[in-house]
Amino acid sequence: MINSLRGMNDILSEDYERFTYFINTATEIAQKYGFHFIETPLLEETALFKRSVGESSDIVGKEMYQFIDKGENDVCLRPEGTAGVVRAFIQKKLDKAGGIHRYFYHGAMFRYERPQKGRLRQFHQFGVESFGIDSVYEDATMIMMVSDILKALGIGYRLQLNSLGDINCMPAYKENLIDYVRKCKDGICIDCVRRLETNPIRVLDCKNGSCQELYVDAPKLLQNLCPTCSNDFDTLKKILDDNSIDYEIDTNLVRGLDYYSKTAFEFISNDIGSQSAIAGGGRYDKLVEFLDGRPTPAVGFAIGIERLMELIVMPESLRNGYYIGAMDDEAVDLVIKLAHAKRKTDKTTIDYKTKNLQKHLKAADKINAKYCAVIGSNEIKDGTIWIKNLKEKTEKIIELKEF
RNA sequence: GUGAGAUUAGCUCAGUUGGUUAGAGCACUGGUUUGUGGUGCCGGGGGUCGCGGGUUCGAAUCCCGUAUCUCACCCCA
Repeated sequence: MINSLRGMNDILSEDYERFTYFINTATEIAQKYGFHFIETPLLEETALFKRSVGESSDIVGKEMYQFIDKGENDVCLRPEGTAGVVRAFIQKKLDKAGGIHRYFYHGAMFRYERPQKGRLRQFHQFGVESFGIDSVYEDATMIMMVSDILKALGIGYRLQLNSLGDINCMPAYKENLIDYVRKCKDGICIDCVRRLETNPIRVLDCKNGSCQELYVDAPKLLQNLCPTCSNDFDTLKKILDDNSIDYEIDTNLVRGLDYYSKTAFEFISNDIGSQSAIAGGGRYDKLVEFLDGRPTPAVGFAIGIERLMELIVMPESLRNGYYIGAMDDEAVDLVIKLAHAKRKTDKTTIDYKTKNLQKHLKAADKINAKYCAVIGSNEIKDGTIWIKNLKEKTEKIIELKEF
């Protein structure tokens, strides 16, 4: 027997119900916010991700499904969605067109990681990207949209917020931090030694207690923002306050992708195990020009669909459609004909086997049909059909032509 | 990539110190003699016990390898 690859799941039955329920809910909300659907390829040039996500990140460094195709191109399955959307935005020359462009997407992403709950090698994200607005109001709008989606699905969350600064304040802060950490280098863990080289900000996020003790007096990002970033962050907090969106400031929140600046946020849940982030996003004002486009401010987020599916409680499914069955062999031909006509307007399920009434009622109940319609010898003789409303428990016999 | 635990019927799980044809509930299916479901009664099918080796007279049970899942590290959605 051939099984699916590690970390790659089939989605069917109840999982698929929840999956589409999420997509439909999120799509509806994104459209209400004025966003348009965009589909980009699953396969892209490897260079796209190296330049956008960053070579120092784990995603690019060790988690990409990368290979050389038959035309000798270095390609990989997308590990995240933003880079492809930005590439499309530039390729379609929308950066030069100016104005505001808002997109949402959903689809499979691929990361070669060790799977566990809420972490798969092929997983799905729903994401949103907004181009052309540098106002922090758009950042707030992103957060409101995620919040609306989660609320619509009945999912509780905690929102963590940080500012990563911009080109004016981040580099200087990073140097300060590196200097500070170097001074206590003898006491830090080997992971932090590595982080110092690859992604220094991440040391603040270290879960090692002894490291954290050393970092207590380390310079804090939020206290070293330039006036612009600092004002924007204050404005963002005020907008969220005004709109009753609760948040926590987490000065150690560092997004794993290199392209983020200023606003960074993460929605987390306590109910899905150690992979607690259900949505994450932020501003990436430099990415468009970094990928050879005209400088364009941008902000976006992505939601991890499989992680959310752990939390989604489906609304009670209502009785719907018809079940049609025959109690005599001679009625089967009639039943399939009736079903064919009925399907023009209603969901209709039929059973090709003749059964007694009790079996038909049980079968109709099981598939959650609203009506159970049955033809037996009496009905054949009279040219009628017997129908029971399974919800109201009412029944009637009508002429076949009225069915 | 590192470490730990798990894997028995479609699903959730029992299975005693290694000992006959490996069990239960749910699900599926047939009957209950053609007429009332979601909560009746009686019956039935379905497992090379994840896979491959080894120890043994004998392995679901012990040992080794391997795959997958789960948890932790790492990282992230």
